[in-house]
Amino acid sequence: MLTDRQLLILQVIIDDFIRSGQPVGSRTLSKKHQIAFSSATIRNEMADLEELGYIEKTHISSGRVPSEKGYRYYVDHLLPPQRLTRADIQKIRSVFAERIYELEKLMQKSAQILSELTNYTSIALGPAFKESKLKRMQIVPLNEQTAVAIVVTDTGHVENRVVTIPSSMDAGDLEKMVNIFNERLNGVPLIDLKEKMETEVADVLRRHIRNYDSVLNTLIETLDAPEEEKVFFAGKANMLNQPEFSDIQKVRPLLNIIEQEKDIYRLLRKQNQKGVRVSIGHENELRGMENCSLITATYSVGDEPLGAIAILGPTRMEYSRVITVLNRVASDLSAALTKWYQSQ
Amino acid sequence: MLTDRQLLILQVIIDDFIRSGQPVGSRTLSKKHQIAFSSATIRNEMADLEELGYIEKTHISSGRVPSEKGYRYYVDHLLPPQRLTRADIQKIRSVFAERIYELEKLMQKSAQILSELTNYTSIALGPAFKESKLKRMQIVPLNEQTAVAIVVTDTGHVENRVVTIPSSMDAGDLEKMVNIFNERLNGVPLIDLKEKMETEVADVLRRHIRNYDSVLNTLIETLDAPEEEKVFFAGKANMLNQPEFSDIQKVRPLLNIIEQEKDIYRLLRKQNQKGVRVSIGHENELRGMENCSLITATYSVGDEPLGAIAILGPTRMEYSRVITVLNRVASDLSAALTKWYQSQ
DNA sequence: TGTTAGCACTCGAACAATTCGAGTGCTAAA
DNA sequence: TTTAGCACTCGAATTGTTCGAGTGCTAACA
Repeated sequence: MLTDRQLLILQVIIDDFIRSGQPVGSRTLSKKHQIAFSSATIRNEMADLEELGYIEKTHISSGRVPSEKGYRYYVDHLLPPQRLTRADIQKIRSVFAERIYELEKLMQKSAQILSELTNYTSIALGPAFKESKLKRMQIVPLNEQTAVAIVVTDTGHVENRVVTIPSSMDAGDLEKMVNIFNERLNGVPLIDLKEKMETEVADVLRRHIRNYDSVLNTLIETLDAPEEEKVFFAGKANMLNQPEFSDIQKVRPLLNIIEQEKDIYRLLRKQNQKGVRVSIGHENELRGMENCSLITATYSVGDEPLGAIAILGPTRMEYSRVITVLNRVASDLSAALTKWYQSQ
Repeated sequence: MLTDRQLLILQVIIDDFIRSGQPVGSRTLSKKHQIAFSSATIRNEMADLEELGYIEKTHISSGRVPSEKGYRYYVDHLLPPQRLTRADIQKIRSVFAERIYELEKLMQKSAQILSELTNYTSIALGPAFKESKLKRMQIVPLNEQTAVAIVVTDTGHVENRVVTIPSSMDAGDLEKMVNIFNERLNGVPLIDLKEKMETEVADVLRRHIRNYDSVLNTLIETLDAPEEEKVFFAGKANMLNQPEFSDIQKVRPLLNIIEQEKDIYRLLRKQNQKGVRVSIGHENELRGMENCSLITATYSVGDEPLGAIAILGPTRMEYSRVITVLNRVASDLSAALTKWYQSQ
């Protein structure tokens, strides 16, 4: 177990390193006003902290740098309290003050404010598409063979897909089919859509429409695999501001991950326990993120976490500020969404 | 006017520099098999070329590097012929071989193949939204105050927007209104939609529906300013592979432009004369692109250019190959789209 | 008159040597 | 237990040196 003095030293080392990016030496440390003992004492303590794995040297006679274990301890136990300025709070609030029309715009704006307030790269994940319920389905024929199938959810989200129509089916049939869908499937969560279509609707269709099955199958297929929901990024280029990424070789894998979007998407989608979570360095599973920390927070409507927002930065990240900002945005976002869903 | 020998030397210098990225000296040049004279002669010629502004020195005793004027001349008059390999042609063809369902996927794939074949950053702009015609309009009420307005175009593109509904209007009115729209506005180009709505439809609406005007205005407004069409990027991180951008300071403004998307969008939208266009270095208006060249090509349906595809790279770009690839992709894309539009 | 060989000169890149400062660990005294 | 002092280490910055690839210029040559 660490002594109080060791904790103090660890905290000051990490705080200083986060601020400066430079290895912290015993003399620098002893000059801090929070620290009352000599550099020699500090050296002894630092030697112990190093042996315990909380800090490291970059080379034999260098100052100390936090290890991942050190950051982990810091994040779990030593975070200095942080308050947002009035201006920050105001900025965040203004994002959510306007009337919401489109969920996607809102998520984009959330990402923007996050990267603006932190100077890191931010990511926002929209509410899982499958959570929402069917409000209306519509099929608009384009020509003899193709039509656009449109699904409107109760959240106002519109999903559409071009589908092929068998030649044996005419416009009348199509209309009948859509009517049956809308009668029977209103309010069904999209996630259950496939099942309901196969069980409840198939029978009715069979009675009214010839050749219903090939279209039905196409529809079921396309609707069951909705486009991956969108991930919204902001401040991608902020990554380049970090001195630890001043070397192109080190940014490239990172930018590749970010450009891909898919991996990040999956990573965030997994995040569904409430609250803030911090992944430091190698705790991240994705290769290329060894020098990064990812901080995620979920937002919810009522009690149910719907999606996540996140900040990606170097392991030497301003954890305290980021977590505070993230919490604030998440809770404002949750509030805005809750209000919005209630009005639906 | 340049002599034949000067042209030859200029071409060889640029070819070599594009390949190697290193300043080209007289001795290196004299060893090339295309060149039959001594390094001293070449030095004299190079001095002339430099005086004329086609090449530059990086420092007083260095080899020569093409100037923007040099690149311009090269692109206009000296491009070495370039043929695509069978494999390349095959790759391009395979992108357009599949049945097209969604325009956006197609554009995304076009961008991908471009960046894959060139190792530069590529950009694809979808057909201008306003070109297409109204196929069907639909309004789906979400609750008392809001509804989703959906517009389907003849190209299968779906545009949607959440709109507010005045409380005095009920579901029946809404339906009537939509019916009137669909009767009267079918086939109207979206660009004319606003006008037609105000002239042709307003009268009819007035006779049938109370309070039609506030909704109508909202609709007109939202539909008249459709979301900016999407720009598709691919290979953003390829920028980092270029040695001229190995310095973070030089990439940052560039990545910022790319991240913004808006400026690039405008730039490409302006491009509506047929064929390939090359902008070299300072010919680009955007700040941050001084070290870049942008090569754009338009694709068309029938005779009308609809959109553009482009490659963004360093001024030291493989112009010949890029232009060839771009031409090929543009023409295959045009063919695919033409076929597709005809089937609509 | 155009071409080329030769030569002195320039400059950047690469490398080694040097210095400087911030850091360390250890020891002995307070 | 703390701290002053000291020898030692190492990276970063600075300086000097060498090397090679380049240039421009001049004079001789075809």
